[in-house]
Amino acid sequence: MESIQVSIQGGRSQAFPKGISAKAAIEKLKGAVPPEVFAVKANGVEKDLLAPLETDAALQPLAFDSPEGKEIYRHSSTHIMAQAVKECFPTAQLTIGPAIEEGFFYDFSFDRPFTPEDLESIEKRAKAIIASNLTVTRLEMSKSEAIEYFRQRGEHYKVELLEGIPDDQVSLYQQGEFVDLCRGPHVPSTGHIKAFKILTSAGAYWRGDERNPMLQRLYGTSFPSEEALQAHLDNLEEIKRRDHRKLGKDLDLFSIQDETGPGLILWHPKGAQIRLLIENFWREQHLANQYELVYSPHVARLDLWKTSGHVDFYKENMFTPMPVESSEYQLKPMNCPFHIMVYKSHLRSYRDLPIRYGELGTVYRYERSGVLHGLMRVRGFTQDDAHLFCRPDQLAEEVQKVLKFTTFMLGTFGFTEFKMFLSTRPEKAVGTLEQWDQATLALEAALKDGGYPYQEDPGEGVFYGPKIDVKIQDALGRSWQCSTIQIDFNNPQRFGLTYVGEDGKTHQPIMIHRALLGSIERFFGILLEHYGGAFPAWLAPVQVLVLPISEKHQAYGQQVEKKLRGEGCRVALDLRNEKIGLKIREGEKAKVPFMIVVGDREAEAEMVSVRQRNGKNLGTMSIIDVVTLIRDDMPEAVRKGSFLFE
RNA sequence: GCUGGCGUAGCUCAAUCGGUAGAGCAGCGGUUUUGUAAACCGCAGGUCGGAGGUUCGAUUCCUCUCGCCAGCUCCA
Repeated sequence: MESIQVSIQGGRSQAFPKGISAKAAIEKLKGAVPPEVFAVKANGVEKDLLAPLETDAALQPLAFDSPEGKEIYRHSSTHIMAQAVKECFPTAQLTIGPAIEEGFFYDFSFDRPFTPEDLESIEKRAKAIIASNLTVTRLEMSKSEAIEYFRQRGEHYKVELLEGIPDDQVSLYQQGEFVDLCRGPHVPSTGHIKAFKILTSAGAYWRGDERNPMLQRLYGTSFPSEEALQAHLDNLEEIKRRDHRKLGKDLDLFSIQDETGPGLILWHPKGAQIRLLIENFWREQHLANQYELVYSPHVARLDLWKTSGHVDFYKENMFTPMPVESSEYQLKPMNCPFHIMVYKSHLRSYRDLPIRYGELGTVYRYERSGVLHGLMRVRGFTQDDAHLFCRPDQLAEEVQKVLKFTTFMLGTFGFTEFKMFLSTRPEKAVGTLEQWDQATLALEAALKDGGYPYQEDPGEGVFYGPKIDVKIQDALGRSWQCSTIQIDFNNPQRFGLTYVGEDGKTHQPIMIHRALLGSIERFFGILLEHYGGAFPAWLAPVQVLVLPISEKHQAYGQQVEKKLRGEGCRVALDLRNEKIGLKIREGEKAKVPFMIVVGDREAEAEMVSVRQRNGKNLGTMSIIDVVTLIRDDMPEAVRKGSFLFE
């Protein structure tokens, strides 16, 4: 019999008869398969434990702790859910059911939405399937056999899927009576799923296309232990608690009201104070880094948007134009044309470049009603926008500076984990291939020179040029896209932008669109959730709350308040006739970083007692000590006022 | 935009199987003069999201509409 060489994770290899299962090989090599292992990678390819090995193989056992293992685990879980649904509701048809980031879903074609009671019975059934520890077996058959098989079972979506598969041979997985078309691999038996939960149901379109029938999607998740599942559920609760819409209301930061219109934000005084601090810091930094700040109007002639191409390429996101006298005006969806017009306002020399125009520019975009979401997705928002006009030889350096600026800005706000994405030429694109190559290379060079790890997103660029997107990770590990750096060779051409070169001839500048925070609204929402409303002192709308113990101490409290205010602190004074316990409770709920209690002892010594947010008593100190306390809490760049990072 | 759920006082939530609604907190008035997460008493507060319909009578049932939530799709 032919033999093959098999090893585990770089260990010594041993000869086995060809066709031995991965499981048997591991048992021979290591004595037993560890209980947490449910699949393997053989020469980098994921396989079932029982898969026969046909060639020499380096095995890597897979458990839940690896990304591949997690996916297999969740994928097997969704099969169990599908089996439970078929058993509870035999008329439901199977469609697709993949693993996702935190769990899995399965879409069913069913004549009505699943109710919460349905979910309960499905979950119960799924748990019974797990308890009975059904063996999961792989079946292979020809495509035509499989089509016939599913047609007989009335699984029309599976038939449609099969018809789209190019291979002649397909695999199916069976557990008990349940069979599903699936590439695999899977756990060897249903009992490997230790903790299983169905979370929600929702509608979803077949193949994600809104013209297709609506399916019923069930979301669920699974973990190797009840504790891990509970931790995940706790995390979901925490996310709910930190929801910026809830915190925004609780802390009285902003509101969105029916009468005003959906997707339009009203910034209340405290929210506005935080926004002002963000904006002030932003402006300071931009001036320090040789940006020039401009302002532009909120509407412009429709013709401007025709020139820019927005009428052709962006119409579905624009508000309807309004007639004004004999022409039409358009509420602005972008800031770029205005900055371009500033550039165009006079002749430019190669010596003037790069030119960097920055603006906190408010734009209005028509978003379909179903996509609006608190501050994260709105119809009117302020971009921290800038447009850089540069020569081709300056492109890479400018991009790199922007990248540095980005990580510096986001870092100051407390975000230190970044993921960068390089998006390349989409199918629908303007510009020559040379231009795309040159620009993409410049972006790549900037990423590499800066030592930023990145992923490529092929075909995800904007129609006018490639881009780099930066995603940040918040305190709960979720990622958010804020920054974007886009190269544009379309607009300089459309608007006929030029500069006079060293050679005396006219040349076309390259334009970079960039936003560091993305939109102030979204960034504010992310910050709010990141800190759970407990902003660091430099951003807190009220930094210190002065709490006199009784009426007797009001005068001293007022003195303390005045002095702190004089030192530039944002301070509030609670003169209400209430007990100190209540005032502290309310200060805590408002998440004020420092509270000062003043009574007889403090008034006499001309000192203050300081209590930090969340109860830590910092003891008695002088008023100036409090000022230092707040100042020490600020990031270096904020304390310095301006910060040149070059 | 689509599917499903929801909309009751400033906030969080009850109740009415069709007979015009109630609590806590917040607010206001008073008592209390207070030492690190809720003192006590009282008062006031609602066209039950909006429009139309059915009915003797609608917050409740029906239709439409606006908005919110989850998801799909899209995105700063």
